[in-house]
Amino acid sequence: MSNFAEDDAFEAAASGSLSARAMAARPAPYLDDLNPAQRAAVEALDGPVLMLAGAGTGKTKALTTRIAHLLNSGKARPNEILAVTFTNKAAREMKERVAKLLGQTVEGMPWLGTFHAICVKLLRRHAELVGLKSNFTILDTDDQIRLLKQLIVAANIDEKRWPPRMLSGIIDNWKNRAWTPDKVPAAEAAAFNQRGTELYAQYQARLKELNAVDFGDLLLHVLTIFQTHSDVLAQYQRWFRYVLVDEYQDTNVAQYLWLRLLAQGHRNICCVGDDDQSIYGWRGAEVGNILRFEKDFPGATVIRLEQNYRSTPHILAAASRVIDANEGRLGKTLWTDKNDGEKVRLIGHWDGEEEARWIGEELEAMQGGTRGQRPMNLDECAILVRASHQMRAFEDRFLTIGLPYRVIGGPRFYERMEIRDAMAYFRVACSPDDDLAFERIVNTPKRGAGDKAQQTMQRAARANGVSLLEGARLCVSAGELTGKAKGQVGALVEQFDRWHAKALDPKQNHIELAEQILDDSGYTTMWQNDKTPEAPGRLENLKELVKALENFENLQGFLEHVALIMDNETDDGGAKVSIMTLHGAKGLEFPAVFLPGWEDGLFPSQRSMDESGLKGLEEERRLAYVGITRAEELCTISFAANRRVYGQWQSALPSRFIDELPEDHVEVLTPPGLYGGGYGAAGMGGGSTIVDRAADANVYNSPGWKRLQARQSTRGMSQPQESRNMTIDSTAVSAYTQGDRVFHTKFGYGYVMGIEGDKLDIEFEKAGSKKVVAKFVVAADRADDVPF
DNA sequence: ACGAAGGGATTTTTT
DNA sequence: ATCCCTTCGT
Repeated sequence: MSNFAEDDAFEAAASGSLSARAMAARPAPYLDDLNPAQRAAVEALDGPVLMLAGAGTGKTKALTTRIAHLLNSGKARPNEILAVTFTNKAAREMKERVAKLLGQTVEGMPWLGTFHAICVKLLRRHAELVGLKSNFTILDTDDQIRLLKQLIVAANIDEKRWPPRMLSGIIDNWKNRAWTPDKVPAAEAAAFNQRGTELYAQYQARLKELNAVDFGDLLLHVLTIFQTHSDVLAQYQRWFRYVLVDEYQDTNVAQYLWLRLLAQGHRNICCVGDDDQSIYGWRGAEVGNILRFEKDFPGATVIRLEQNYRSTPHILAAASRVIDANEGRLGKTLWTDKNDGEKVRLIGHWDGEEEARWIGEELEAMQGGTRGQRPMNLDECAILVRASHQMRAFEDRFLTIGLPYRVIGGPRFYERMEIRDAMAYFRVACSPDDDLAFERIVNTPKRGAGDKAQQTMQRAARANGVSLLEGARLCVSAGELTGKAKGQVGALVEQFDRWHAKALDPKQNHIELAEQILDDSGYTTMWQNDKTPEAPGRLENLKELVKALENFENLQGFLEHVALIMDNETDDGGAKVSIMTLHGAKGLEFPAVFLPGWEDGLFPSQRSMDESGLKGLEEERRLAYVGITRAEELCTISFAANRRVYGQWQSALPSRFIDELPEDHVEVLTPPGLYGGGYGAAGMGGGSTIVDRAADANVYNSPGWKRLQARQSTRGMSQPQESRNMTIDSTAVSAYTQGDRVFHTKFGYGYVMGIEGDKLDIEFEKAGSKKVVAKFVVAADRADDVPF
C-alpha cells in the first residue's frame, strides 16, 4: 500500500537540504536563548542524558534546540537522529520548531515521529520477518473489538463473562508489557483461566491471516524482529547516532525495551520527561522507566529544568505542595521570577449545577475585566475536569447563557461512524481482501444481508480460502442468497470490481472516485433519507472527508496516513472557553484555569483508588499537579457538596487534595447563594484545613458554619482529618440504623432503609430513594440544628 | 431482516 | 440519566 521507496529514510537524507558538512561551520545563536540548565541539556550531546523537565520549564524548547544543535554542529545528519514522541501533535510541533530554529525546512528527518509511525516504517521494511506482507493493514480499536468478538463467539464463550472490550484491554495490556502469546507468564495466564492466552493466540493468528496488525503489534512486531534478527538490529543501532525521547515517563515496557535495544549502538540517548506528570499508568506507562534511567544507563548526565516560565509563584507553590505528598519522586524544585499575582482561588458549592453557574458568571465577568484583573479573552480560559461526564453540566449551562465553548477531546473525526463506514468502502475498493472492511459495510446501507446471509458468505469464503468479497461473489452466482440480498449484494460486488479497477488506475481522479463510491453505493442517500437530528452533521462530515482527500495523491495514500493520524484539528477560530479532561490538558497552558469537581471519589477517582490503591492515588495526585500547573495567571479550584451521578443525587466530601493545598497561597472565596453564603463550603468544610483556617479567620463566620461545628462536637463525630483515609469515615454511618428518621437539607425528611458502604440508603418522603453520606443528614429530632 | 424495548454499565486516551 | 448492545416481537 505504501510506496516507501519514496521516503526511504536512509536514502532521503543524503539529498536533504541539510548537509552535515555545510552546517558544521555555522554559529549557534539559538544557544543564547537558553537558561543555564537548558543550555547544559542542549550541549550534552554525547552519552546518555536524562532531562527532568518540570511543567512549563521549556522542555520542548530544549529538546528542539538540541536537535538543531546536533544538526548544526555536524554530529549527525537529519536521518541519523531518531526522535520519538507519543502524539502526532508533538511530532508536528517538534518538526516545526526545529525548522524554525534552523531557519529552513527540515527535509529528511524521517525518524522524527510517534513510536507507532516509526514502527510502521520499520515494519513495512521487514514485515516478512514476522510473517506479514509489507502492505499489511492497521486495525483500529473498533476493528480489533469486532474481530475479538467473532473469536469469542466462535469459541463458544459467554460474551457476558468475556466482553470483547475487556479481552481487548487484557491483550493490549499484555502487548504493552511486550508479552507475545507464548510469553504471557503462567501466573497471569492462570488468572484468566488459560482462555485469555488461547484467545490471544487465536487473535494473533487471525491477524496474520488478514495480513493485519493492531496498534500494539506495531511495536511488538518490531521488537520481536530486533530480538530475533541481530543483523537487522545492528543495522539500526549503527544508523541511529542519536536517540531522543519525549515524555519518557509515559513509555511502557515494550517501548522501553525497544528504545534500549536501539540506543545500545552509540549510547547517545536523551530522554526527556517529568515523573510528576506521569498520568498514563492505567494504559501501561511505567514511571519506573524514568526512575531507573541512571541504572539503565550508568554514567548518565541528569539535568533538571526547574525554572518555570508559565505560572505565578502562588500557582507554583500550590502545585508543588500538592505533589510533595507523593513518595518516590525524583524531586524537582520549580521556581519562577514572576510577580506574585493572585492566589489560587478555592470555592465550594452546593451542587454541580451551582458550580457550573458560578463558573459561567466568572467567565463572563473576566471577559470584561469586571472581576478586578485584566480582561481575559475566552480562549485564554479552560475548564479541566477529571471525567468527561462532568463536561455536560458546563455545556448545558453555557448553552443556556450563550457562552461560547469548545469541547476538546470527544470522539474524533476519524472515529465517527459515518467516517469509518466511508473509509471501509475505500478500503475494500483499494484492497478487496480487506474482510473486516467489507464486513462492516456489506449491509450498510441495508442490502437485506443480515446475520444469516453474512454467515453464508463467511462460510463460502473460508471453504474456498478466498476473501469475503470473493465469498460473496460465489454465493451470488451459486444462488445461495435469498431474493433481496441476492440482487443487492451482487450489485455491490460488481460495483467493487469497477471501483477497484479505478483505484488502481493512475489516471483516475481519486476525489471523484471517492464521491462516486459514496453516491453509487447508496451511502450518501442513506443519510439523506435519515431524519434523525444528527444526519445533516454526518453528511457534512462526509464532505469534509472528501475534502481531506485533496491533500493526497490517491486513496491508498490517504488510507495509509489516516490509520495513524487519527487526530483532527477543527479549530474554527473564535474565542471560546475550552472544556477538556485533565489528561487532555497535558502539555497545554492557559492564563485562567478552572478545576471543578474536587471531591473525594470523583477526584481522586474512587475507581482509581480501588483498583490501584496508593499507586492509583498518587497518579491522581499527579493529575492534580498537572491541572494546577496548566494555569499561568489564575487558577480556581472548586467542589460541590452534591452532584448527580448516573441520575442519582450523591453527596461527597471535598477532595483530600484540597487539604494538601498550602493555605498561604490560597484564597477561599465565599460562594454566592442562600443564607448569606458559606452554603456549600460550610457544609463541606468538615475536614479541610483551608476551610478550618478560613473559619478561624472569620471568612466562614456564618451562623450555619458555627452551628455545624457545634453539631459535630456534640455528636462526637470523628474528626475528619482522621477519617481521611482510603475509606471514608464509617463512624458517621454507624451512627444510624435502619428505620431511623433523618433530615437532609436538600431532600427533606426520610427513613434510613439500609447502609451501603459509606453511604446511607434513605427513602425520602418527597425526593424518593437516595444514597447519601451520613454526614449530610441528621437525626430528624435534631433537624433544627441543621446549619442552613 | 429489522425495528422497538429492556438490561447493564458508566475514568482517564494515543496510536 | 444515558448510551449501547442484546433480545424479542413483528
